[in-house]
Amino acid sequence: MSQHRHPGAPGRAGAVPALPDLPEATVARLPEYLRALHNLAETGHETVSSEGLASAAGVNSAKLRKDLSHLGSYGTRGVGYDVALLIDQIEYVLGLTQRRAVALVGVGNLGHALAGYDGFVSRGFRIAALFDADAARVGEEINGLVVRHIDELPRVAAEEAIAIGVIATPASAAQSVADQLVAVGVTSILNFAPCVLSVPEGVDLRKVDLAIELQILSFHEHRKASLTALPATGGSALTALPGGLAVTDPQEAIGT
Amino acid sequence: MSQHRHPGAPGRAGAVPALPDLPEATVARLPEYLRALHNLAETGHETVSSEGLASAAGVNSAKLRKDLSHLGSYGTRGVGYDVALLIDQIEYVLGLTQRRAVALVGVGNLGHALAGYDGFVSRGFRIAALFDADAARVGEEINGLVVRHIDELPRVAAEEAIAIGVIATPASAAQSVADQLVAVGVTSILNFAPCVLSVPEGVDLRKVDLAIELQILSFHEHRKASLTALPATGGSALTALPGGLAVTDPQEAIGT
DNA sequence: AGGCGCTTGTGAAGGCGTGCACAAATCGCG
DNA sequence: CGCGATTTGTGCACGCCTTCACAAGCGCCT
Repeated sequence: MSQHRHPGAPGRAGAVPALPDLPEATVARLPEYLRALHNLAETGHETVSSEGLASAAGVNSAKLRKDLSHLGSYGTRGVGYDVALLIDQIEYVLGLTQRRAVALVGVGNLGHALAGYDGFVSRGFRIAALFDADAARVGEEINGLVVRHIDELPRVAAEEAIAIGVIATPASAAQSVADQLVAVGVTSILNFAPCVLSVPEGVDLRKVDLAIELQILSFHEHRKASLTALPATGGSALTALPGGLAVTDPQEAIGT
Repeated sequence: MSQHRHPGAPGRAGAVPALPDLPEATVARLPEYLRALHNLAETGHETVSSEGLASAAGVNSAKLRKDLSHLGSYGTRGVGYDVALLIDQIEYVLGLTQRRAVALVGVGNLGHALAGYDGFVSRGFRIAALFDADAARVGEEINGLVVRHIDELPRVAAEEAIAIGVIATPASAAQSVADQLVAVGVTSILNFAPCVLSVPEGVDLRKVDLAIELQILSFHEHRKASLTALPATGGSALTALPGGLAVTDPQEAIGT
Protein backbone atom coordinates (compact mmCIF):
# COMPACT_ATOMS: atom_id res chain seq x y z
CA MET A 1 0.00 0.00 0.00
CA SER A 2 2.55 2.52 1.09
CA GLN A 3 4.95 0.92 -1.29
CA HIS A 4 5.81 3.42 -3.94
CA ARG A 5 8.51 1.48 -5.68
CA HIS A 6 7.56 -1.03 -8.25
CA PRO A 7 9.95 -3.89 -8.07
CA GLY A 8 10.13 -6.83 -10.27
CA ALA A 9 9.75 -5.34 -13.69
CA PRO A 10 11.91 -7.05 -16.26
CA GLY A 11 15.40 -5.79 -16.62
CA ARG A 12 14.83 -3.52 -19.56
CA ALA A 13 15.66 0.01 -18.53
CA GLY A 14 13.49 2.87 -19.56
CA ALA A 15 10.83 0.67 -20.93
CA VAL A 16 8.08 2.29 -18.94
CA PRO A 17 7.38 5.87 -19.92
CA ALA A 18 6.50 8.12 -17.07
CA LEU A 19 3.09 9.13 -18.27
CA PRO A 20 2.15 7.77 -21.63
CA ASP A 21 -0.80 9.67 -23.02
CA LEU A 22 -3.44 7.05 -22.77
CA PRO A 23 -6.58 6.92 -24.88
CA GLU A 24 -9.39 8.52 -22.97
CA ALA A 25 -11.42 5.35 -23.17
CA THR A 26 -8.61 3.48 -21.47
CA VAL A 27 -8.34 6.03 -18.69
CA ALA A 28 -12.04 5.70 -18.02
CA ARG A 29 -11.66 1.96 -17.55
CA LEU A 30 -8.58 1.95 -15.35
CA PRO A 31 -10.53 2.76 -12.17
CA GLU A 32 -12.75 -0.21 -12.87
CA TYR A 33 -9.76 -2.48 -13.24
CA LEU A 34 -8.36 -1.06 -10.07
CA ARG A 35 -11.46 -1.86 -8.09
CA ALA A 36 -11.56 -5.38 -9.47
CA LEU A 37 -7.90 -5.82 -8.57
CA HIS A 38 -8.47 -4.73 -5.01
CA ASN A 39 -11.22 -7.28 -4.73
CA LEU A 40 -8.92 -9.95 -6.07
CA ALA A 41 -6.15 -8.96 -3.70
CA GLU A 42 -8.50 -9.19 -0.74
CA THR A 43 -9.55 -12.67 -1.72
CA GLY A 44 -5.96 -13.80 -1.78
CA HIS A 45 -5.18 -13.88 -5.48
CA GLU A 46 -1.59 -13.09 -6.30
CA THR A 47 -1.86 -13.24 -10.05
CA VAL A 48 -4.72 -12.96 -12.45
CA SER A 49 -5.13 -13.66 -16.13
CA SER A 50 -6.46 -11.09 -18.52
CA GLU A 51 -9.51 -13.25 -18.90
CA GLY A 52 -10.12 -13.34 -15.18
CA LEU A 53 -9.58 -9.66 -14.62
CA ALA A 54 -11.61 -8.77 -17.66
CA SER A 55 -14.64 -10.65 -16.49
CA ALA A 56 -14.27 -9.19 -13.01
CA ALA A 57 -14.27 -5.75 -14.54
CA GLY A 58 -16.99 -6.49 -17.04
CA VAL A 59 -15.00 -5.97 -20.20
CA ASN A 60 -13.53 -7.90 -23.09
CA SER A 61 -10.22 -9.55 -22.37
CA ALA A 62 -8.58 -8.27 -25.53
CA LYS A 63 -9.61 -4.76 -24.59
CA LEU A 64 -8.15 -5.19 -21.17
CA ARG A 65 -4.84 -6.44 -22.51
CA LYS A 66 -4.63 -3.53 -24.90
CA ASP A 67 -5.45 -1.08 -22.15
CA LEU A 68 -2.76 -2.48 -19.90
CA SER A 69 -0.25 -2.57 -22.72
CA HIS A 70 -0.85 1.14 -23.24
CA LEU A 71 0.43 1.96 -19.83
CA GLY A 72 3.45 -0.23 -20.34
CA SER A 73 2.41 -2.73 -17.78
CA TYR A 74 4.04 -6.06 -18.14
CA GLY A 75 2.25 -9.24 -17.40
CA THR A 76 3.93 -12.58 -17.65
CA ARG A 77 3.05 -14.76 -20.57
CA GLY A 78 1.71 -18.06 -19.55
CA VAL A 79 0.95 -16.74 -16.08
CA GLY A 80 -0.92 -13.49 -16.06
CA TYR A 81 -0.56 -10.25 -14.18
CA ASP A 82 0.82 -9.74 -10.72
CA VAL A 83 -2.09 -8.32 -8.80
CA ALA A 84 -0.14 -6.21 -6.34
CA LEU A 85 2.16 -4.83 -8.99
CA LEU A 86 -0.71 -3.95 -11.27
CA ILE A 87 -2.48 -2.16 -8.45
CA ASP A 88 0.60 -0.08 -7.85
CA GLN A 89 1.01 0.73 -11.49
CA ILE A 90 -2.58 1.78 -12.06
CA GLU A 91 -2.66 3.80 -8.88
CA TYR A 92 0.49 5.54 -9.96
CA VAL A 93 -0.81 6.33 -13.42
CA LEU A 94 -4.07 7.62 -12.00
CA GLY A 95 -2.15 9.82 -9.63
CA LEU A 96 -3.56 8.14 -6.57
CA THR A 97 -0.24 7.81 -4.81
CA GLN A 98 -1.02 11.09 -3.20
CA ARG A 99 -4.33 11.60 -1.50
CA ARG A 100 -5.83 14.50 -3.38
CA ALA A 101 -7.85 17.12 -1.61
CA VAL A 102 -11.39 17.68 -2.82
CA ALA A 103 -13.49 20.75 -2.18
CA LEU A 104 -17.22 20.23 -2.29
CA VAL A 105 -19.42 23.21 -3.03
CA GLY A 106 -23.13 23.01 -2.39
CA VAL A 107 -24.31 21.11 0.64
CA GLY A 108 -27.92 20.68 -0.35
CA ASN A 109 -29.64 17.42 -0.86
CA LEU A 110 -27.08 15.79 -3.10
CA GLY A 111 -24.04 17.58 -1.72
CA HIS A 112 -24.90 16.41 1.73
CA ALA A 113 -24.83 12.83 0.55
CA LEU A 114 -21.57 13.32 -1.30
CA ALA A 115 -19.98 14.77 1.81
CA GLY A 116 -20.83 11.59 3.62
CA TYR A 117 -19.99 9.25 0.81
CA ASP A 118 -17.21 7.01 2.03
CA GLY A 119 -16.39 5.86 -1.49
CA PHE A 120 -14.38 9.01 -1.97
CA VAL A 121 -12.27 8.43 1.07
CA SER A 122 -11.80 4.75 0.49
CA ARG A 123 -10.58 5.33 -3.02
CA GLY A 124 -7.85 7.79 -2.54
CA PHE A 125 -9.47 11.14 -1.95
CA ARG A 126 -9.88 13.43 0.97
CA ILE A 127 -12.70 15.89 1.32
CA ALA A 128 -10.84 18.94 2.46
CA ALA A 129 -13.61 21.46 2.77
CA LEU A 130 -17.33 22.02 2.34
CA PHE A 131 -18.82 25.24 1.07
CA ASP A 132 -22.24 26.69 0.58
CA ALA A 133 -23.64 30.08 -0.24
CA ASP A 134 -26.62 29.73 2.05
CA ALA A 135 -25.83 31.36 5.37
CA ALA A 136 -28.30 29.05 7.06
CA ARG A 137 -26.15 26.08 6.16
CA VAL A 138 -22.82 27.60 7.09
CA GLY A 139 -21.56 26.23 10.34
CA GLU A 140 -23.35 22.94 10.05
CA GLU A 141 -21.13 19.98 10.67
CA ILE A 142 -21.18 17.04 8.30
CA ASN A 143 -19.04 14.01 8.78
CA GLY A 144 -16.63 15.93 10.94
CA LEU A 145 -16.32 18.87 8.59
CA VAL A 146 -17.81 22.30 9.11
CA VAL A 147 -19.59 23.96 6.22
CA ARG A 148 -17.94 27.23 5.32
CA HIS A 149 -19.27 30.12 3.33
CA ILE A 150 -18.22 30.13 -0.28
CA ASP A 151 -16.50 33.47 0.21
CA GLU A 152 -13.92 31.71 2.32
CA LEU A 153 -12.87 29.60 -0.63
CA PRO A 154 -9.77 31.69 -1.45
CA ARG A 155 -8.50 31.56 2.09
CA VAL A 156 -9.07 27.84 2.45
CA ALA A 157 -7.54 27.17 -0.95
CA ALA A 158 -4.42 28.95 0.17
CA GLU A 159 -4.10 26.60 3.12
CA GLU A 160 -5.03 23.35 1.51
CA ALA A 161 -3.81 22.35 -1.92
CA ILE A 162 -7.18 21.72 -3.46
CA ALA A 163 -6.85 19.52 -6.49
CA ILE A 164 -10.45 18.91 -7.45
CA GLY A 165 -13.63 20.88 -7.04
CA VAL A 166 -17.01 19.21 -6.90
CA ILE A 167 -20.06 21.31 -7.71
CA ALA A 168 -23.33 20.15 -6.22
CA THR A 169 -25.20 23.44 -6.30
CA PRO A 170 -28.36 24.31 -8.19
CA ALA A 171 -27.77 24.95 -11.86
CA SER A 172 -28.19 28.68 -11.45
CA ALA A 173 -25.18 28.94 -9.18
CA ALA A 174 -22.92 26.44 -10.88
CA GLN A 175 -21.16 28.68 -13.39
CA SER A 176 -20.34 31.24 -10.74
CA VAL A 177 -18.95 28.55 -8.48
CA ALA A 178 -16.91 27.13 -11.32
CA ASP A 179 -15.43 30.56 -11.97
CA GLN A 180 -14.50 30.93 -8.34
CA LEU A 181 -12.91 27.50 -8.25
CA VAL A 182 -10.87 28.28 -11.33
CA ALA A 183 -9.88 31.61 -9.82
CA VAL A 184 -8.28 29.91 -6.83
CA GLY A 185 -6.34 27.54 -9.04
CA VAL A 186 -8.50 24.45 -9.22
CA THR A 187 -7.88 22.70 -12.52
CA SER A 188 -10.30 19.79 -12.29
CA ILE A 189 -14.00 20.08 -11.72
CA LEU A 190 -16.72 17.51 -11.32
CA ASN A 191 -20.11 19.01 -11.99
CA PHE A 192 -23.35 17.54 -10.69
CA ALA A 193 -25.46 20.54 -11.58
CA PRO A 194 -27.66 20.05 -14.63
CA CYS A 195 -26.16 22.71 -16.82
CA VAL A 196 -23.32 23.33 -19.22
CA LEU A 197 -20.29 24.97 -17.71
CA SER A 198 -17.56 26.77 -19.52
CA VAL A 199 -14.08 26.77 -18.14
CA PRO A 200 -10.78 28.06 -19.49
CA GLU A 201 -8.52 25.78 -21.42
CA GLY A 202 -6.38 23.63 -19.20
CA VAL A 203 -9.17 23.01 -16.74
CA ASP A 204 -10.66 19.55 -16.89
CA LEU A 205 -14.36 19.28 -16.52
CA ARG A 206 -16.54 16.25 -16.09
CA LYS A 207 -20.22 16.10 -15.60
CA VAL A 208 -22.61 13.71 -13.93
CA ASP A 209 -26.29 14.22 -14.52
CA LEU A 210 -28.47 11.72 -12.75
CA ALA A 211 -31.63 12.63 -14.62
CA ILE A 212 -29.92 12.17 -17.96
CA GLU A 213 -29.09 8.61 -17.08
CA LEU A 214 -32.72 7.94 -16.37
CA GLN A 215 -33.77 9.56 -19.60
CA ILE A 216 -31.43 7.36 -21.56
CA LEU A 217 -32.94 4.34 -19.90
CA SER A 218 -36.37 5.72 -20.63
CA PHE A 219 -35.52 5.79 -24.31
CA HIS A 220 -34.63 2.14 -24.28
CA GLU A 221 -37.76 1.31 -22.34
CA HIS A 222 -39.78 3.16 -24.91
CA ARG A 223 -38.06 1.36 -27.73
CA LYS A 224 -38.48 -2.05 -26.18
CA ALA A 225 -42.13 -1.37 -25.46
CA SER A 226 -42.84 -0.34 -29.00
CA LEU A 227 -41.11 -3.40 -30.35
CA THR A 228 -42.88 -5.93 -28.17
CA ALA A 229 -46.17 -4.18 -28.84
CA LEU A 230 -45.81 -5.13 -32.45
CA PRO A 231 -45.81 -8.92 -32.66
CA ALA A 232 -45.53 -9.52 -36.35
CA THR A 233 -48.67 -8.11 -37.78
CA GLY A 234 -47.04 -5.39 -39.70
CA GLY A 235 -48.79 -2.32 -40.74
CA SER A 236 -52.35 -2.84 -39.75
CA ALA A 237 -53.50 -0.91 -36.77
CA LEU A 238 -51.18 1.55 -35.20
CA THR A 239 -50.72 0.74 -31.60
CA ALA A 240 -51.41 3.52 -29.21
CA LEU A 241 -49.13 4.04 -26.29
CA PRO A 242 -50.57 5.05 -22.93
CA GLY A 243 -49.37 8.55 -23.47
CA GLY A 244 -51.65 8.77 -26.44
CA LEU A 245 -49.00 8.74 -29.09
CA ALA A 246 -49.68 6.83 -32.20
CA VAL A 247 -46.88 4.54 -33.16
CA THR A 248 -46.26 3.59 -36.69
CA ASP A 249 -44.84 0.20 -37.26
CA PRO A 250 -41.11 -0.34 -37.53
CA GLN A 251 -41.12 -0.70 -41.25
CA GLU A 252 -41.67 2.96 -41.68
CA ALA A 253 -39.80 2.58 -44.89
CA ILE A 254 -43.10 2.70 -46.68
CA GLY A 255 -43.07 6.45 -46.26
CA THR A 256 -39.76 7.08 -47.79
CA MET B 1 -46.94 18.84 -23.73
CA SER B 2 -50.25 17.17 -24.29
CA GLN B 3 -49.73 17.61 -27.97
CA HIS B 4 -49.00 14.19 -29.31
CA ARG B 5 -49.22 14.84 -32.97
CA HIS B 6 -46.31 16.39 -34.71
CA PRO B 7 -47.77 18.90 -37.09
CA GLY B 8 -45.99 20.84 -39.68
CA ALA B 9 -44.04 18.09 -41.26
CA PRO B 10 -43.85 18.53 -44.99
CA GLY B 11 -46.61 17.02 -47.03
CA ARG B 12 -45.51 13.46 -46.53
CA ALA B 13 -47.90 11.68 -44.21
CA GLY B 14 -46.29 9.77 -41.39
CA ALA B 15 -43.05 11.54 -41.93
CA VAL B 16 -42.11 11.21 -38.29
CA PRO B 17 -40.92 7.66 -37.80
CA ALA B 18 -42.07 6.13 -34.59
CA LEU B 19 -38.75 5.00 -33.29
CA PRO B 20 -35.78 5.20 -35.57
CA ASP B 21 -32.91 3.32 -34.06
CA LEU B 22 -30.65 6.13 -33.08
CA PRO B 23 -26.92 5.88 -32.55
CA GLU B 24 -26.22 5.45 -28.87
CA ALA B 25 -24.13 8.58 -28.80
CA THR B 26 -27.05 10.55 -30.11
CA VAL B 27 -29.42 9.16 -27.50
CA ALA B 28 -27.01 10.19 -24.80
CA ARG B 29 -27.07 13.76 -26.01
CA LEU B 30 -30.80 14.16 -26.52
CA PRO B 31 -31.51 14.83 -22.83
CA GLU B 32 -28.97 17.61 -22.92
CA TYR B 33 -30.67 19.17 -25.92
CA LEU B 34 -33.98 18.81 -24.17
CA ARG B 35 -32.81 20.67 -21.13
CA ALA B 36 -31.36 23.46 -23.22
CA LEU B 37 -34.61 23.68 -25.15
CA HIS B 38 -36.65 24.02 -21.99
CA ASN B 39 -34.41 26.85 -20.92
CA LEU B 40 -34.90 28.53 -24.26
CA ALA B 41 -38.65 28.09 -24.12
CA GLU B 42 -38.77 29.66 -20.69
CA THR B 43 -36.85 32.66 -21.88
CA GLY B 44 -39.34 33.22 -24.65
CA HIS B 45 -37.51 31.86 -27.66
CA GLU B 46 -39.79 30.36 -30.27
CA THR B 47 -37.13 29.22 -32.66
CA VAL B 48 -33.47 28.47 -32.34
CA SER B 49 -30.68 27.84 -34.80
CA SER B 50 -28.50 24.79 -34.66
CA GLU B 51 -25.66 27.06 -33.69
CA GLY B 52 -27.59 28.55 -30.81
CA LEU B 53 -28.88 25.29 -29.49
CA ALA B 54 -25.52 23.64 -29.90
CA SER B 55 -23.73 26.23 -27.81
CA ALA B 56 -26.47 26.04 -25.20
CA ALA B 57 -25.97 22.32 -25.01
CA GLY B 58 -22.21 22.50 -25.20
CA VAL B 59 -21.70 20.61 -28.43
CA ASN B 60 -20.66 21.15 -32.01
CA SER B 61 -23.39 22.49 -34.27
CA ALA B 62 -22.78 19.96 -37.00
CA LYS B 63 -23.11 17.20 -34.47
CA LEU B 64 -26.37 18.61 -33.25
CA ARG B 65 -27.80 18.85 -36.74
CA LYS B 66 -26.87 15.29 -37.48
CA ASP B 67 -28.36 14.12 -34.23
CA LEU B 68 -31.63 15.86 -34.93
CA SER B 69 -31.68 14.63 -38.50
CA HIS B 70 -31.45 11.10 -37.16
CA LEU B 71 -34.72 11.39 -35.38
CA GLY B 72 -36.34 12.84 -38.45
CA SER B 73 -36.86 16.22 -36.97
CA TYR B 74 -37.32 18.90 -39.48
CA GLY B 75 -36.04 22.37 -38.92
CA THR B 76 -36.65 25.17 -41.34
CA ARG B 77 -33.77 26.27 -43.47
CA GLY B 78 -32.95 29.87 -43.07
CA VAL B 79 -34.83 29.98 -39.78
CA GLY B 80 -33.90 27.20 -37.42
CA TYR B 81 -35.85 24.81 -35.24
CA ASP B 82 -39.22 25.40 -33.65
CA VAL B 83 -38.47 25.13 -29.96
CA ALA B 84 -41.83 23.80 -28.82
CA LEU B 85 -42.02 21.28 -31.61
CA LEU B 86 -38.54 20.04 -30.98
CA ILE B 87 -39.28 19.61 -27.29
CA ASP B 88 -42.28 17.47 -28.17
CA GLN B 89 -40.32 15.38 -30.58
CA ILE B 90 -37.42 14.69 -28.26
CA GLU B 91 -39.71 13.99 -25.33
CA TYR B 92 -41.59 11.57 -27.48
CA VAL B 93 -38.50 9.77 -28.69
CA LEU B 94 -37.15 9.54 -25.17
CA GLY B 95 -40.41 8.08 -24.01
CA LEU B 96 -41.08 10.93 -21.63
CA THR B 97 -44.68 11.43 -22.67
CA GLN B 98 -45.55 9.05 -19.95
CA ARG B 99 -44.27 9.62 -16.47
CA ARG B 100 -42.32 6.47 -15.76
CA ALA B 101 -42.30 4.96 -12.32
CA VAL B 102 -38.93 4.50 -10.66
CA ALA B 103 -38.20 2.17 -7.78
CA LEU B 104 -35.26 3.12 -5.62
CA VAL B 105 -33.54 0.40 -3.66
CA GLY B 106 -31.15 1.32 -0.89
CA VAL B 107 -31.96 4.30 1.25
CA GLY B 108 -28.58 4.86 2.75
CA ASN B 109 -26.48 7.92 2.37
CA LEU B 110 -26.73 8.26 -1.37
CA GLY B 111 -30.14 6.70 -1.78
CA HIS B 112 -31.58 9.13 0.69
CA ALA B 113 -30.36 12.00 -1.41
CA LEU B 114 -31.68 10.44 -4.60
CA ALA B 115 -35.08 9.99 -3.02
CA GLY B 116 -35.18 13.69 -2.38
CA TYR B 117 -33.68 14.76 -5.66
CA ASP B 118 -36.25 16.87 -7.43
CA GLY B 119 -34.42 16.56 -10.73
CA PHE B 120 -36.05 13.20 -11.23
CA VAL B 121 -39.53 14.55 -10.74
CA SER B 122 -39.00 17.69 -12.76
CA ARG B 123 -37.73 15.72 -15.70
CA GLY B 124 -40.45 13.25 -16.27
CA PHE B 125 -40.05 10.59 -13.63
CA ARG B 126 -41.95 9.56 -10.58
CA ILE B 127 -40.40 7.81 -7.66
CA ALA B 128 -42.94 5.13 -7.01
CA ALA B 129 -41.40 3.29 -4.11
CA LEU B 130 -38.41 3.14 -1.80
CA PHE B 131 -36.92 -0.09 -0.56
CA ASP B 132 -34.25 -1.15 1.85
CA ALA B 133 -33.13 -4.39 3.39
CA ASP B 134 -32.34 -2.84 6.76
CA ALA B 135 -35.32 -3.27 9.05
CA ALA B 136 -34.24 -0.20 10.97
CA ARG B 137 -34.87 1.94 7.93
CA VAL B 138 -38.16 0.39 6.93
CA GLY B 139 -41.05 2.66 7.82
CA GLU B 140 -39.06 5.84 7.61
CA GLU B 141 -40.71 8.49 5.54
CA ILE B 142 -38.72 10.37 2.92
CA ASN B 143 -40.21 13.06 0.80
CA GLY B 144 -43.69 11.72 1.37
CA LEU B 145 -42.80 8.12 0.64
CA VAL B 146 -42.50 5.34 3.16
CA VAL B 147 -39.52 3.03 2.95
CA ARG B 148 -40.62 -0.56 2.43
CA HIS B 149 -38.74 -3.75 2.99
CA ILE B 150 -37.18 -5.18 -0.12
CA ASP B 151 -39.26 -8.34 0.29
CA GLU B 152 -42.31 -6.30 -0.58
CA LEU B 153 -40.91 -5.55 -4.00
CA PRO B 154 -42.99 -8.19 -5.81
CA ARG B 155 -46.24 -6.97 -4.30
CA VAL B 156 -45.51 -3.33 -5.02
CA ALA B 157 -44.35 -4.12 -8.53
CA ALA B 158 -47.67 -5.81 -9.16
CA GLU B 159 -49.49 -2.65 -8.22
CA GLU B 160 -47.30 -0.07 -9.84
CA ALA B 161 -45.86 -0.53 -13.29
CA ILE B 162 -42.25 -0.04 -12.38
CA ALA B 163 -40.24 0.87 -15.42
CA ILE B 164 -36.84 1.58 -13.96
CA GLY B 165 -34.98 0.35 -10.94
CA VAL B 166 -32.30 2.39 -9.23
CA ILE B 167 -29.77 0.59 -7.08
CA ALA B 168 -28.12 2.61 -4.35
CA THR B 169 -27.13 -0.19 -2.05
CA PRO B 170 -23.66 -1.25 -0.95
CA ALA B 171 -21.81 -3.23 -3.60
CA SER B 172 -22.28 -6.47 -1.71
CA ALA B 173 -26.05 -6.31 -2.04
CA ALA B 174 -26.27 -4.92 -5.54
CA GLN B 175 -26.30 -8.12 -7.55
CA SER B 176 -28.98 -9.65 -5.41
CA VAL B 177 -31.12 -6.55 -5.73
CA ALA B 178 -30.62 -6.52 -9.47
CA ASP B 179 -31.77 -10.12 -9.66
CA GLN B 180 -34.87 -9.30 -7.67
CA LEU B 181 -35.65 -6.32 -9.86
CA VAL B 182 -35.30 -8.42 -12.97
CA ALA B 183 -37.49 -11.09 -11.42
CA VAL B 184 -40.38 -8.69 -11.04
CA GLY B 185 -40.08 -7.54 -14.62
CA VAL B 186 -37.91 -4.44 -14.43
CA THR B 187 -36.03 -4.08 -17.68
CA SER B 188 -33.95 -0.97 -17.00
CA ILE B 189 -31.56 -0.53 -14.12
CA LEU B 190 -29.43 2.35 -13.02
CA ASN B 191 -26.65 1.18 -10.74
CA PHE B 192 -24.86 3.45 -8.30
CA ALA B 193 -23.12 0.64 -6.47
CA PRO B 194 -19.42 0.31 -7.26
CA CYS B 195 -19.50 -3.13 -8.77
CA VAL B 196 -20.15 -4.96 -11.99
CA LEU B 197 -23.64 -6.34 -12.37
CA SER B 198 -24.76 -9.03 -14.72
CA VAL B 199 -28.28 -9.02 -16.05
CA PRO B 200 -30.07 -11.12 -18.62
CA GLU B 201 -30.20 -10.01 -22.20
CA GLY B 202 -32.93 -7.53 -22.84
CA VAL B 203 -32.35 -5.69 -19.60
CA ASP B 204 -30.67 -2.34 -19.98
CA LEU B 205 -28.09 -1.46 -17.43
CA ARG B 206 -26.32 1.80 -16.82
CA LYS B 207 -23.83 2.62 -14.15
CA VAL B 208 -22.80 5.74 -12.33
CA ASP B 209 -19.73 5.57 -10.15
CA LEU B 210 -18.90 8.79 -8.42
CA ALA B 211 -15.45 7.73 -7.33
CA ILE B 212 -14.49 6.73 -10.85
CA GLU B 213 -15.22 10.22 -12.05
CA LEU B 214 -12.85 11.59 -9.47
CA GLN B 215 -10.20 9.10 -10.42
CA ILE B 216 -10.39 10.11 -14.03
CA LEU B 217 -9.91 13.71 -13.00
CA SER B 218 -7.06 12.63 -10.81
CA PHE B 219 -5.32 11.14 -13.81
CA HIS B 220 -5.52 14.41 -15.67
CA GLU B 221 -4.30 16.30 -12.64
CA HIS B 222 -1.38 13.95 -12.43
CA ARG B 223 -0.62 14.36 -16.10
CA LYS B 224 -0.83 18.12 -15.99
CA ALA B 225 1.43 18.24 -12.96
CA SER B 226 4.02 16.05 -14.57
CA LEU B 227 4.03 18.11 -17.72
CA THR B 228 4.57 21.43 -16.03
CA ALA B 229 7.29 19.85 -13.96
CA LEU B 230 9.19 18.92 -17.08
CA PRO B 231 10.50 21.98 -18.92
CA ALA B 232 12.20 20.40 -21.88
CA THR B 233 14.97 18.26 -20.54
CA GLY B 234 14.43 15.12 -22.41
CA GLY B 235 16.01 12.00 -21.37
CA SER B 236 17.78 10.88 -18.35
CA ALA B 237 15.59 11.48 -15.40
CA LEU B 238 12.30 10.52 -16.83
CA THR B 239 13.07 7.61 -19.01
CA ALA B 240 14.75 5.14 -16.79
CA LEU B 241 13.92 4.00 -13.37
CA PRO B 242 15.22 0.50 -12.81
CA GLY B 243 12.62 -0.27 -10.24
CA GLY B 244 10.02 -0.20 -12.90
CA LEU B 245 8.09 3.02 -13.07
CA ALA B 246 9.72 6.24 -13.99
CA VAL B 247 8.82 9.12 -11.77
CA THR B 248 8.59 12.63 -12.98
CA ASP B 249 7.57 14.42 -9.84
CA PRO B 250 9.83 13.42 -7.00
CA GLN B 251 7.60 14.73 -4.25
CA GLU B 252 4.82 12.66 -5.48
CA ALA B 253 6.09 9.16 -5.39
CA ILE B 254 8.88 9.47 -2.94
CA GLY B 255 6.83 10.86 -0.15
CA THR B 256 6.71 8.12 2.39
C1' DA C 1 -41.02 38.64 -58.83
C1' DG C 2 -36.40 37.91 -58.14
C1' DG C 3 -32.25 37.84 -55.75
C1' DC C 4 -29.71 37.52 -51.47
C1' DG C 5 -28.45 35.96 -47.03
C1' DC C 6 -29.08 32.63 -43.68
C1' DT C 7 -29.63 27.90 -42.04
C1' DT C 8 -30.45 23.10 -42.49
C1' DG C 9 -29.34 18.48 -43.97
C1' DT C 10 -25.85 15.42 -45.61
C1' DG C 11 -21.90 13.24 -48.40
C1' DA C 12 -17.28 12.24 -47.55
C1' DA C 13 -13.10 11.91 -44.99
C1' DG C 14 -10.60 11.07 -41.01
C1' DG C 15 -9.89 9.43 -36.28
C1' DC C 16 -10.81 6.58 -32.52
C1' DG C 17 -12.08 2.44 -30.37
C1' DT C 18 -13.12 -2.48 -30.54
C1' DG C 19 -12.41 -7.27 -31.25
C1' DC C 20 -10.31 -11.07 -33.72
C1' DA C 21 -6.69 -13.97 -34.39
C1' DC C 22 -2.09 -15.25 -34.01
C1' DA C 23 2.93 -15.01 -33.07
C1' DA C 24 5.98 -14.65 -29.20
C1' DA C 25 7.14 -15.74 -24.62
C1' DT C 26 7.05 -18.09 -20.24
C1' DC C 27 6.31 -21.89 -16.99
C1' DG C 28 5.91 -26.65 -15.53
C1' DC C 29 6.72 -31.33 -16.23
C1' DG C 30 8.49 -35.51 -17.83
C1' DC D 1 16.84 -30.39 -21.39
C1' DG D 2 13.14 -30.01 -24.43
C1' DC D 3 8.24 -29.92 -25.27
C1' DG D 4 3.53 -28.67 -24.72
C1' DA D 5 0.14 -25.88 -22.44
C1' DT D 6 -1.00 -21.41 -21.39
C1' DT D 7 -1.29 -16.52 -21.69
C1' DT D 8 0.33 -12.04 -23.15
C1' DG D 9 1.04 -8.42 -26.56
C1' DT D 10 -0.30 -6.65 -31.00
C1' DG D 11 -1.13 -6.19 -36.21
C1' DC D 12 -5.16 -5.67 -38.71
C1' DA D 13 -9.71 -4.88 -40.24
C1' DC D 14 -14.06 -3.14 -39.25
C1' DG D 15 -17.56 -0.04 -37.57
C1' DC D 16 -18.97 4.01 -35.07
C1' DC D 17 -18.59 8.72 -34.36
C1' DT D 18 -17.04 13.26 -35.34
C1' DT D 19 -16.08 17.10 -38.25
C1' DC D 20 -15.73 19.64 -42.44
C1' DA D 21 -17.63 21.65 -46.25
C1' DC D 22 -21.19 22.57 -49.32
C1' DA D 23 -25.47 22.17 -51.98
C1' DA D 24 -30.35 22.76 -51.30
C1' DG D 25 -34.11 25.21 -49.32
C1' DC D 26 -36.50 28.98 -47.07
C1' DG D 27 -37.76 33.72 -45.87
C1' DC D 28 -37.20 38.52 -46.45
C1' DC D 29 -36.30 42.71 -48.73
C1' DT D 30 -36.28 45.44 -52.64
